[in-house]
Amino acid sequence: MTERPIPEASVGRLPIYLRALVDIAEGGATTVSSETLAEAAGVNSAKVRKDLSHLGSYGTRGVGYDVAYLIHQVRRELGLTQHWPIVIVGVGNLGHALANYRGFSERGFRIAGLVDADRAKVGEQVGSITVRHLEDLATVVWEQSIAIGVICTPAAEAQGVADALVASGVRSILNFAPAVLSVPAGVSVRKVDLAIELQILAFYEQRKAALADVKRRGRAVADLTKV
Amino acid sequence: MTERPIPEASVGRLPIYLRALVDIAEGGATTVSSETLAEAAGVNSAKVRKDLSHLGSYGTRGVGYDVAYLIHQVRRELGLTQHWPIVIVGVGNLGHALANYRGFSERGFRIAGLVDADRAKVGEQVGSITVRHLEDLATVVWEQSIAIGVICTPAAEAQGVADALVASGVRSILNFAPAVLSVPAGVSVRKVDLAIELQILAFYEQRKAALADVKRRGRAVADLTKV
DNA sequence: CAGTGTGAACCTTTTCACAGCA
DNA sequence: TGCTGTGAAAAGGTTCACACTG
Repeated sequence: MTERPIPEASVGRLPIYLRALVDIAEGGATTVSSETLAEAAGVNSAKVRKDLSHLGSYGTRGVGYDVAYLIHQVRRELGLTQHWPIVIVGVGNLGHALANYRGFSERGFRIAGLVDADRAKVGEQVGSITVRHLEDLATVVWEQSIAIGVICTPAAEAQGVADALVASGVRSILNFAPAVLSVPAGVSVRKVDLAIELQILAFYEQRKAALADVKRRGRAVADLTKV
Repeated sequence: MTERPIPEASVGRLPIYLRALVDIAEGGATTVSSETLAEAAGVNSAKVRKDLSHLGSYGTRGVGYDVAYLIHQVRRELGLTQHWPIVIVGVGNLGHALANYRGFSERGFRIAGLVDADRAKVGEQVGSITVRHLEDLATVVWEQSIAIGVICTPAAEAQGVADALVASGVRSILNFAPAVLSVPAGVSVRKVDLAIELQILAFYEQRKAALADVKRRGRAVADLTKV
């Protein structure tokens, strides 16, 4: 009876379903079909069913899924029955914005520490948290039992901060700095790079422009398809 | 001679290579092997070679790739020979942070407009840009020839803003609001959801904790694999 | 009989491994 | 000789389509 691990792609969608389910629950529905959930999540229904089947058989044939129960199961699967304390390293523009973001607490997280290398920022109060110096990182991590770190420093400092986080015992890192981090096996890193997202959009935007251009010139359809 | 489109997965990595290449160029190297570039980008070398082969045969066997030339080719492919003007809708914490982010201008973008629904914010100066009201969106888009919009509003407002962007002629949207947008065919949307990234980390973090737990209790290896 | 759960088919992406070129 | 470029194999992910059930 070896339980197979949930595919990475499915894990990536569970949070989307969770958010959609919470919306649906707030809308008053007590039951939901894969079709409806799919629409709310922006995917197709077969995917929803397959993804949810990895959690177990929580649906009822001919009816759908019980919304409240499914929310509970997805939360449990994602480990969101607890609130995870997180530390943000780098209290610049982005760090500030994240520290003030109310969405985190609503969705399973609690800012438990703010840290910066700049002594001018140490002591500053952001929300209920006082900014501490980077050299106190290990203490903060230990005091607050922090398992997740968020890097909001410039690229040049990111690797050093990652090393410090790992040395402090943090095993999961969300990296907003535009730099590739190297960490020991067993440490998870996810990266969010705002400029990269825009660059990807630019690629497709440019291609659309090229296509429109070809259309405008009235070339053959055969040519259109190759752009 | 039908040119095939570059696979989506490859497009997603081109910006990463570009960044790595710029770093490498700043380090003084004039030539780079797929192996070295792969390390800098955090992928393996076969992937680098396959991805780059979609742009053409720009490498030299036995030597590697010319750094400057490859940078040029990747920029061209991504459409970064021009600076794209973008508009940010929603000048809250995150919108402010993005408006002040210097990385955009270095990587192919220019904040050309800031817009908010809150009249209290209209007229505020952020950098060199004055915040304008949401109802002026179409004007801003037209005046500045904007093709890319960034949504930094709360979830509830996101769909309305997306509709307004599309109506104004914007065909590419980067959405930071935790909401699924529906847009007409031909409009590209990319989504960045900060809480979702953390939730994915939480899933793996929880799994690591469970695994460590099993280890600590000294269960059989067979049991370990199923967690 | 509406809608889940799931094998099987299909498509995309990654990795391997090596021929071929500077 | 060293490293690119690329077919072919393997892995991973998506979609189809339908048997089955509440």
